[in-house]
Amino acid sequence: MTDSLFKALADPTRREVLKRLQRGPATAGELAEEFPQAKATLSHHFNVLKAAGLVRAERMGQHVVYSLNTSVFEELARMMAELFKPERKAK
Amino acid sequence: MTDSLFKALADPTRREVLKRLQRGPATAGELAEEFPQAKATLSHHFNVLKAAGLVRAERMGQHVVYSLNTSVFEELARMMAELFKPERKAK
DNA sequence: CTTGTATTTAGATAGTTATCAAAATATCTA
DNA sequence: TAGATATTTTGATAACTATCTAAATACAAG
Repeated sequence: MTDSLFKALADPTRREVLKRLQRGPATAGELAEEFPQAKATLSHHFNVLKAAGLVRAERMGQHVVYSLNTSVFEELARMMAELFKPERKAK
Repeated sequence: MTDSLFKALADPTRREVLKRLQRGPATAGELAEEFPQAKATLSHHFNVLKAAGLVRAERMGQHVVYSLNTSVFEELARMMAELFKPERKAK
């Protein structure tokens, strides 16, 4: 889980998708139009983001609406904190 | 720069190295002994971490001492905040 | 300057990832 | 059901990454 999160964030296109979704949900097609890559490529990125728990997908008729899964951000913050802050052990 | 940071964090071995360095600086050899990979492989990881600004290297005689570059963590926190908090212009 | 230790670099390879075009699937509307 | 639109899956490929061994470099002590 930790790994899939960091891996998902490692790609700049996926980070841009996340930033775009901050402004609200969007369909796969709408998102695809805002990026230079092919729709199939974006679909792959959506999958990675979904597997990492960063976005959720909901089908609305012919469309699939993607939105941020904000509840994961807390966990991400926790992970970052554990990576970078704990001075548990003596130095 | 953003990209090299996220890429550096995407590998679990490198995250472990960072966690190890939280307990204090260590030489390349000391670090290499704590990981199953070959020394050359670890050296590669050190380079990636160094390029991302996450660690610093200082030669001490025959040894090279690696330590966390804590000043980058602030920037990382800022980046995470920008990625995940509602739209606002760079601060 | 040679020898021993520490570390990095070079060269090679296997596994992973981003990408695209084409085919397949899902859903709506007529 | 047939046709149109939206999205995903498949199959292929090029680029990238982690990994190793072996060779090269850096330094200290004789």
